[in-house]
Amino acid sequence: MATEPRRGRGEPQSAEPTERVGQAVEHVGQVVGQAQQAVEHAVEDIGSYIRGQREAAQVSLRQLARSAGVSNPYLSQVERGLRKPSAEILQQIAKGLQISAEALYVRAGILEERPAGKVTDAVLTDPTLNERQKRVLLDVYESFRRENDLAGPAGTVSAADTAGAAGTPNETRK
Amino acid sequence: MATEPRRGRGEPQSAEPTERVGQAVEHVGQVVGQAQQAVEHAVEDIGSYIRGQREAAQVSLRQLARSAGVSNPYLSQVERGLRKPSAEILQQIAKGLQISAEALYVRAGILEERPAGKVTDAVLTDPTLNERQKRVLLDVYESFRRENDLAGPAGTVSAADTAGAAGTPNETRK
DNA sequence: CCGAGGCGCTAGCTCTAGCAAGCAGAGTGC
DNA sequence: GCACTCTGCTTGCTAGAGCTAGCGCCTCGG
Repeated sequence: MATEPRRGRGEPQSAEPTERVGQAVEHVGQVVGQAQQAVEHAVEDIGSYIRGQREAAQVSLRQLARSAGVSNPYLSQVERGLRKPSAEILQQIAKGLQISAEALYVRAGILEERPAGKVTDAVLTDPTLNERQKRVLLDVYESFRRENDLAGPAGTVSAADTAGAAGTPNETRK
Repeated sequence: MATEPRRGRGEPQSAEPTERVGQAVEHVGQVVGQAQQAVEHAVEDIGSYIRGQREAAQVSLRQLARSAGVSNPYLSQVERGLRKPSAEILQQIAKGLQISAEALYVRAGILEERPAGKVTDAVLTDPTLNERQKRVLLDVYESFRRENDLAGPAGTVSAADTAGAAGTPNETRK
């Protein structure tokens, strides 16, 4: 058992013989690899990101695995893009890294990035609204923003604002 | 094969023999069941919610499965709480239902729900809105929430939802 | 009656996420 | 030298997510 060379760190050594054969395979691999690349790219993102955050925090893989409550081999596989973690695992890793889970979700493609930010985000996750109401609210919000884009800077709006304020509140209370 | 009674609708019948044996098992089951209940409760939420939304949209399970791009047996299992869907599947179901994925994530426990005040805060601090617009938005938001309080739980909302949608957009566009 | 199409569900299968057990290598202290 | 601790990784396994094939039931039209 002890005499059997385990491939734990044998990877750089075995890479040399692979390169000799690899030149023939490489031609075929390029065709297949291109299709796969697009898929793997997103997965690599989250793994690289996690490793980056871990290294920035100067935490070993085992330490993070422990504090996150996931197995260290699995975390290693996730970081190297060999596995695709579920949202639950991402949540745990985020907890271990002391970062927001949302940041990991975005990179994993689970969540869309929200350029609009807080208002949209708050409305979409509000449990007291139904779906139609959310859509209506966000439509109103967006139309207001468009209105402000046309009106220009806030200085110009204040005049129109005063006139509007006289009319709209009454209308609302009817 | 054709003579073999399939348990497609045999479930209510097989429930009777289970009750005879169930009395002895039930005592042990209570101890175990309590711990499990908290876990299953969250899972039931997402399934019931999806079914609720589907029924509100008056769409059959198969139709939703097709438009969501998931298998209909699996969607059935998800709705009945027998399976726990991944974020990717939830995303697809949300697309099929034409609702936000965030709403499903929140109910599945993937995303944290925002406290009610968060929408109010977000609107008030939004730099792209003027004061009049903020007030209007918050008025609409509050009226939606009052509407939902009167209507009761989300399952009942569909009737009130239809009526609300007819009234509110017109009012906004004046 | 039949067949066709729809409904929601059962059963069995495949694949992979996530784990435990263990490896080799590096560093430290005796 | 040894033993110990740490590191990141390999290997093999199991549970369950998600699928396909097909069931029984219902409605409709010929």
